[in-house]
Amino acid sequence: MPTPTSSDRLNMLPGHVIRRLHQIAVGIFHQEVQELNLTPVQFSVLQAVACQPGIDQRTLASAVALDTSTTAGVVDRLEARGLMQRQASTLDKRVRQLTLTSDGHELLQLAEAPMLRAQALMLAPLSEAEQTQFMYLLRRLVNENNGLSRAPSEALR
Amino acid sequence: MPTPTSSDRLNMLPGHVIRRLHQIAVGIFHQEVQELNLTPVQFSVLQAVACQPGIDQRTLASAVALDTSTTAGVVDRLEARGLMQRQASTLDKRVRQLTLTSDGHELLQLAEAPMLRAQALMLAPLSEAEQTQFMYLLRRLVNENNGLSRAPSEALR
DNA sequence: CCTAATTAATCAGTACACGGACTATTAGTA
DNA sequence: TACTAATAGTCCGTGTACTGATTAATTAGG
Repeated sequence: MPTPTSSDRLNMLPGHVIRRLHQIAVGIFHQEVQELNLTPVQFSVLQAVACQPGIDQRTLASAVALDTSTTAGVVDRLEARGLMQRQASTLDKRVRQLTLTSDGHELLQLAEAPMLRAQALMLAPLSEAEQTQFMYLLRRLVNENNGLSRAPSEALR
Repeated sequence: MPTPTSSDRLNMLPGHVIRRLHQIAVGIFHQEVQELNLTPVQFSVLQAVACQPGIDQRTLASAVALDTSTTAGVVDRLEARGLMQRQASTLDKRVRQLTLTSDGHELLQLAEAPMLRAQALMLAPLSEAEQTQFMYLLRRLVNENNGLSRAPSEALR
């Protein structure tokens, strides 16, 4: 019986394996969506703003489960690329309302198909029944541990 | 029937939910290990070097599944804190061999218990049978998608 | 109505996480 | 033995991801 290597030991730890899977998920996303030059988080933000035009950054942050400062950075980059706009709200001068430009809408639409391919690839090693089971357990872990995250997601009203 | 919110839509995507779980895992780790001022990745690196003293950075990188440049940064910080040492190999002057200092060994030992508590907390929402099932599916996804990661882990000899 | 608490956003600082370029060294080959 | 290919490590640039502090605007309490 061989002695366990450091890798063996790390593979017993949920945290380590979860980090690995996240890493892989990002890699697959980039592989499928690369020509559009979009990251997974940028896609999520575009999607969320498309769903709720005029959304403020704080609400956006909790919708995609990001810190507000991280969100600011993501929005900066999307705005610099002309995919998104910040407009000062007239009702509350603290708030900057977000909308997609036509370029943003177009890119989001182009990204849809490769993004879905990436999602399918991530789970491809499992049978259909296993995929369902995995997603069920995954969602339960996220929902029931939500409060322990440093950027908890709030259910949107 | 209510229209799906952007959150609902994101929660259907494996990549998004995996990112959330990773986020939560890091949060729980910090919560349990905070007084030792160690990140999950720093713990993994300490652990791996403790298992294989004299390991070079390249082998270390693949053991913990990190990019070599990321590994360099992590080692920099651990070295600066006096937990770890780089020594130029006499056989191959390109190689820097890594070992833990006594402080490093001590901290690693202190981290063991809170780290295990963190791992248990992450899976706590699931029953024991479900935890086993989840870890099984998780490991299969990681192993069978390993090549698609941007920092694939190699089995150590 | 004015002060105090709250809130939206930003900024600085730290730490992963990657690709790509570069240097120094080693190993393989003609 | 020169020349070339491969390798270990570093550095630069970009992009998450968080904490904690700060600023400006709004709301709530007295």
